[in-house]
Amino acid sequence: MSLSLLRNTANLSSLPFPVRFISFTAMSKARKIPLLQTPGSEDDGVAPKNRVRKRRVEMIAKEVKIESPDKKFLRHPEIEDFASDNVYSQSIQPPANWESIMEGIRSMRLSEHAPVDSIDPDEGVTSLQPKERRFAVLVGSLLSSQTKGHVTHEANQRLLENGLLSADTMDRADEATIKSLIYPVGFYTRKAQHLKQVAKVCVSKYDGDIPSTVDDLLLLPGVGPKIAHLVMIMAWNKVEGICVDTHVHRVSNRLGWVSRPGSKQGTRSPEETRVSLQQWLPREEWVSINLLLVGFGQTICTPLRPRCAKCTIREFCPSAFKEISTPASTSKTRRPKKELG
DNA sequence: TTCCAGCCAT
DNA sequence: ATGGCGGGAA
Repeated sequence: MSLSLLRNTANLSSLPFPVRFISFTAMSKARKIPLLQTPGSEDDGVAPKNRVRKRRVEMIAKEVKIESPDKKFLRHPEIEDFASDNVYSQSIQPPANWESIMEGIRSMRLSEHAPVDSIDPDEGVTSLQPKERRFAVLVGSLLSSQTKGHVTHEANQRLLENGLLSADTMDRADEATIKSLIYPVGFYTRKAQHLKQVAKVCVSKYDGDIPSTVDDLLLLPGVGPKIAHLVMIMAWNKVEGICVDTHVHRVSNRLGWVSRPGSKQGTRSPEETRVSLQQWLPREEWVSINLLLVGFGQTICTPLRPRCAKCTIREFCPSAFKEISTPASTSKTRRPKKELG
């Protein structure tokens, strides 16, 4: 995955892999299954799941309703490949000039290299069998958060060299071994624990494969919304939602592209941003927007001191040259003194 | 020294 | 809602 994703974002056929679309209705159906199971049962190897996760799943289920205003789709749970039908974009008006803004960001991205551009989640694992490749993608995604691309890649290579890049072997591996192999990725202690637990679930419940729905991925320890959507795209070639990380969250808010339901306030979490974005952004852009905004957020629209002077879309940006406190960077220690005009 | 990222736990 | 995690950059 590289700049090729940036160049032709309007055309899915230009993506390096086939992309299938799944209806949200189908998602909501699949979503209910884990909820109906006895909470806390440990037969599946998943640790007694706490209410936080359940609440999250329920929240997402509620969001789906918002995204499915057209009732007729509720009767067609298996609809796929409706990329050209922007049925979910009808209720929410897209922000003004969003296409020009995207094009402007794309130009800036092509003229300046961003750290994210050197990351290739598939690197080194393309030769694996499908099942192992998917597991490797999941592991790589788990390792990648808060970690530089090359560090992640080297850690993944060490796991590969030691034959641990499959659910079966990872399940049997010593946790301390995993920990030493993935060092120094961020939070390696916890990630080693998570990897063992994830492998166990994959073996016991998915025959060594990885979960194939967002919901089931979310049930894995260490897997949140960002990683779940990333894995759906990279491992399963399915686009069920936008992969929203802190950069997408921050930039979307600065541009005024997202808001809390029934309000003009910005969103306060990446999950809110994801839902808000999905309500108007055409699905053709759901994959490409991540790479686009992450790189933009790394190089120009930075968390601290955004380089508005260098930004070619500042005339469209309601936050240009304002020392605003974005949702992503807001904290008790940094409050804007006063919104000075 | 402070801030940061994605998830988890309090 | 907020702090912790492990380390690197601002």
